[in-house]
Amino acid sequence: MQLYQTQELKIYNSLSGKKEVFKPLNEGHIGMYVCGPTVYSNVHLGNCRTFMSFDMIFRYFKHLGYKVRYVRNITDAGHLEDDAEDGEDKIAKKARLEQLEPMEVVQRYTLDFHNILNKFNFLPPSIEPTATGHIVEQIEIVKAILDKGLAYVVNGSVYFDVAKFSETNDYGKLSGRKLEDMIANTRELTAQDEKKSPQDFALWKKAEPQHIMRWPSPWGDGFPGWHLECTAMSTKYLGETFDIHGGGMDLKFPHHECEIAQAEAWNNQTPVNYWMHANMLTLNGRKMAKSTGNNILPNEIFSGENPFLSKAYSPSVVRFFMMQAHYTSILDLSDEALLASERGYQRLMDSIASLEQLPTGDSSDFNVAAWVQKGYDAMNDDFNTPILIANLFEAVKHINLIKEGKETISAADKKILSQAMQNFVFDILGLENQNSTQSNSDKLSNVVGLLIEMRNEARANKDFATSDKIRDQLAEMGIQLKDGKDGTTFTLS
RNA sequence: GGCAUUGUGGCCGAGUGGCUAGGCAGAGCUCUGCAAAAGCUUGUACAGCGGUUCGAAUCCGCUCGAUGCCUCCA
Repeated sequence: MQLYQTQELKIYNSLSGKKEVFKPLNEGHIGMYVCGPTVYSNVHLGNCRTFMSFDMIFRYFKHLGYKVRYVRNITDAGHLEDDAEDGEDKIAKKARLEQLEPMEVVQRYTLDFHNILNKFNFLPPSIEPTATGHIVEQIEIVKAILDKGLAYVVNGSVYFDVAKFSETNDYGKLSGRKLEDMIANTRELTAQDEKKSPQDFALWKKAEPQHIMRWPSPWGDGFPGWHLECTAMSTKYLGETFDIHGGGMDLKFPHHECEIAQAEAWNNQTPVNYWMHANMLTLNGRKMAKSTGNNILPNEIFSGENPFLSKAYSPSVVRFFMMQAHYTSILDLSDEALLASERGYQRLMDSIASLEQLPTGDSSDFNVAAWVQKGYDAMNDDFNTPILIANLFEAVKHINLIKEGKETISAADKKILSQAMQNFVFDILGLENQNSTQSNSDKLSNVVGLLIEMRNEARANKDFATSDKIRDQLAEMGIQLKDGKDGTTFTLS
């Protein structure tokens, strides 16, 4: 008996705009695809929030007993910087600027991405495919769509014919846009355009001679269009129709809309049952974006080296902060909000730490079974982690009362409570009970600094019994004091 | 300009047609040598204006504001 058989999960489906009861295509199995990062610069905190939301979702599915194939791609082919005639590949541009091979850039930022995600305690996806590893598959899709007459070749590039597609399919159903409105509101294009219509999008782009990233194709040397890789990789690993496709809200249009169009044109069936969009992390009320410079890098938050922050925050505190907001809500990052989260996180962790030594009694003043189900109810309601956390604090209150002898808990309930805390806090939310090593070593320096000061005061008062006691006992603990001309320092042995 | 989302107490952030989360901060009390921690008590918030309703912060309309997308973007 798996948990998913008793817990009814509802998911907000962007396609219908409603919460729907989740039913996978194959019972007990879930196929989930999430659009990953373009690896041309360091992953920023906003990127992390989206991936963290899906990490939490992945964790909950696994906890419920589902077998999940979670595919999250790495976009390493690069895409057009702008629509101008000298359109240059993002990755190629960065490579030129840094005098690196494009694949060197890809490698550097892929490593950075993985490194940061590890610090945040992410579970690795089942498959992490790259766009450049699936050029052949993408070319095959372009061919198939051309054969159906839903794309056209112009000067070595292939474009998807949105108008033609709209005759038989609903282009715009995900983002709530109407093609006629889009045509009516088309911006003036300054550059000459090969496309029949501004709504059309590239399936394959011709590579100019100076373009470094290029592959041979039936239409000449070029590179795949931005939207195509996800269709190629999701179909290859999850099938023509699969359960869940996720990504950031900003990808809803045009990226995901185009993915739907391509896949429907290619396979005559809708590719995804549940579309999920994680909302943006803002900084000072504005979207974090690499392009505008309004962003914080994860390492800046771990070190506190950012003008917006008063101090360093551990990855787990940041994770807790993010989990306190629902994944579909915009979340604004501020130092004040992080401080509040840090205090709350610490209270939660202190309570969990005291759980082991909690005295047990004959009965429980606290309905543990009902409390556990409330936690599941929160998660089952479209992964409502803020409600789950509120419920966790309900338990914190009881744990503290039991600790003070004002309430009792039975041994059996204590075991259930302990296991549920483990499940909710560590397995599902993905938090870790660790103060950052940085802040611990800071605390240690402060503590030893205080002792050094006291010892100096004692020495000044010729109270050598005290001063020697401080020195010798610290030495026993492996902390060696060193008196020098400029004061006392210490080393750890 | 178009499409979408959104507007909750000092701050962050849930939620529901009537029983009004949670965290942080604040106030009072208990405990304590003093603190801290912990516990208890406390805050009648839902942008504005209309409408529907016995009743709306929750539904509808309008106004104002914010954000995202419409060009690469998590």
